[in-house]
Amino acid sequence: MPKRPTMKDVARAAGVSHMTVSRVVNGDTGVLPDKVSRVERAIRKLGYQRNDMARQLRRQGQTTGTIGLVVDDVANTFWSALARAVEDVAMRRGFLVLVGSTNDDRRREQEVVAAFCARRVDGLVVVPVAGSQRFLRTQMAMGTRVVCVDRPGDGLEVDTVVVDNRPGTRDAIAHLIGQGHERIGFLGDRDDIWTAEERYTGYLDALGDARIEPTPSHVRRGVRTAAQATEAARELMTARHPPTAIFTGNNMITIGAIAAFSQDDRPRATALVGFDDFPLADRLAPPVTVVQQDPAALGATAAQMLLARIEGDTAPPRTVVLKTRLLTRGSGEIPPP
Amino acid sequence: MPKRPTMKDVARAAGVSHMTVSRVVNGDTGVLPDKVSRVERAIRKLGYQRNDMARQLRRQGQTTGTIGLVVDDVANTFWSALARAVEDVAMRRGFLVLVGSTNDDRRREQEVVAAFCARRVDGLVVVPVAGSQRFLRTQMAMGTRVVCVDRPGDGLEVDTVVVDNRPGTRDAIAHLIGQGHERIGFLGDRDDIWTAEERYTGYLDALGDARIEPTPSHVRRGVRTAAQATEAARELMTARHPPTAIFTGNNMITIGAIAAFSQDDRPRATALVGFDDFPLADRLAPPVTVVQQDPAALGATAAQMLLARIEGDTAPPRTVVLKTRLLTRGSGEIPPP
DNA sequence: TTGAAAGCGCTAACAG
DNA sequence: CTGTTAGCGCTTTCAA
Repeated sequence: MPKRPTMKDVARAAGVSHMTVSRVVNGDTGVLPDKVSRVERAIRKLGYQRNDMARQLRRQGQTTGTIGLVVDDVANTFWSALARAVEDVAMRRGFLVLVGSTNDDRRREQEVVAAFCARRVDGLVVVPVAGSQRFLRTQMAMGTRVVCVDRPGDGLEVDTVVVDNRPGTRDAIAHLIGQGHERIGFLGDRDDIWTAEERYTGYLDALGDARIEPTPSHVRRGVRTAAQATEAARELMTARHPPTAIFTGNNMITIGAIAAFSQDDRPRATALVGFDDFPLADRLAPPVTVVQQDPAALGATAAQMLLARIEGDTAPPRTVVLKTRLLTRGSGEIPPP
Repeated sequence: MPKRPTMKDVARAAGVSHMTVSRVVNGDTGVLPDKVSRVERAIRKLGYQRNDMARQLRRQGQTTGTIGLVVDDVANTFWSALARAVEDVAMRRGFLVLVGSTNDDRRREQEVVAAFCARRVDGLVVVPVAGSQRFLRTQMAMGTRVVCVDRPGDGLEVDTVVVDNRPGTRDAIAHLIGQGHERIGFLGDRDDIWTAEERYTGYLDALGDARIEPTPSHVRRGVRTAAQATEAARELMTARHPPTAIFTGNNMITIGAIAAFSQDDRPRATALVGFDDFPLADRLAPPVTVVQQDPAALGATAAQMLLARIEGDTAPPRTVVLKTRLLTRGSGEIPPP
């Protein structure tokens, strides 16, 4: 393993002190042009590149120019769109992004956060896993800035960016009710996930508004994979009193449920509205009506808030609620039989 | 900004030397149990966490426990699946992953690589942008390991993981020809991107095998966005002598082309085969026949090779070619009129 | 304008 | 088993 040249090596090659090299490398004024060019030549010749690790060590209280992004699963389009937005905002401001997926597992979340903090990231954009984020407070107390995105952190007073899950879902369910549906199924994620709970509450809100008694057998919560969603949707639709419409609580569940629809050999009569837009939703037959949210806007907003904090913003924590939009495409406009 | 406690602070609180703290923190054997517990208590009390930046600085020649992943665009499902696989392999071995998107822009690639190397990443998994990767050689010469994935690096002798683009495409086109198609269109990415070139060559191979003269007007290369793909597909299909089948060179182009198909008011008679599988391809009408490749396998293989290098593997550079598979789903089995 | 000295937080290499 | 010393590569500070 070849040793990388240091400032000392450059200094020796250029016949100056390593301090002069430091000044040139950092673009300080007040170095004779003659020496500047000698140093620059030596840098090119040796292929010298400043060691940012060592740099940050000495420049304490300064930023390390790195932030951490902790999401559920970067492979999911929703989170990867969010990640890309965070990356773009960060890069534009000279920050690098460490990415970690948690699979909504608390242990892994703690491991990822600990590893990031050991590298002294300046801040974290976190999609909090269910459960307490108390351990994040320790890190925050030592100067790591934290912004929560998509869900608020439990027991955490920090900047937060979410969407209007509850009213968004309520409107979607109301839309179904407005078309005559009364038996509306609900497929949701694990109920300890904040967004899942909010959406379920929005579902109940809308039923309550219309004085419809909720039917427990029409509700499946804790759906974690597309396969489980397929299975759950099939169960609902083949029950004795099947719902005439189904609401699916996130993009993965929607996609899973769609598989059940096509496998079903009875004519498709069940209406479908899903939370989250997804690629090709408008190309399916029928096109899928969704509650659309903008993951890129979530990510960009969170990253901007985090960088503002890192750069000294000390205002009280804010919560930004982004709007969702009901995109009616067809699947949610199927009337009850 | 509160100061983080250091080993010295812990040492003072525990009444030992900071070396003893270091030994406890690193799980060294040979510290009296009594002192261990005193140190551990002090660590918990102060919320101490080792500064890995400082640690790596001293432990020279050792790893920094960080690798960089440089992809085209993490928001694309293909790259995000690859990223997730890299992350999983890295995390399992105690490595963190910095992620950067290049948008296939050379300048940005260089910026990202430089920033990663300044942080002294141990290695890079790179999806090389078109053009020379000469600048990577400089970094490699200083000990940064590099593995190329999806495309080989130009002028770079490094471990490489790719798929059999050319034969994969050749077989797909042969499949269309086998069903009687003779006028087959081709929609591809920028021709300076290796995979695009390989696939185009595979297309020509298959035509040559069948002694079909290529029709230049049936070929559109340099397609960079889904919208451009839609436009290009529409142009092909509305030309005077339209192709009876179209091959699309990546998932984004396939999705864009599908939009043109649905907008087309003539009955859909054009066959379609795309490179890359994508979510819901099997739910469209008709389901889309694709040349399937496994981005997670690409990422996992590349990450494993990189970590092996970091851990001392000095064997000559290898190139791994993963197999693609033609998934016949319907859209590629539409016969010519 | 330049350089020498000190030290960031940590670990390697000794000494006790 | 434990502590002391030195030094990683860099920047801060201060003197020349």
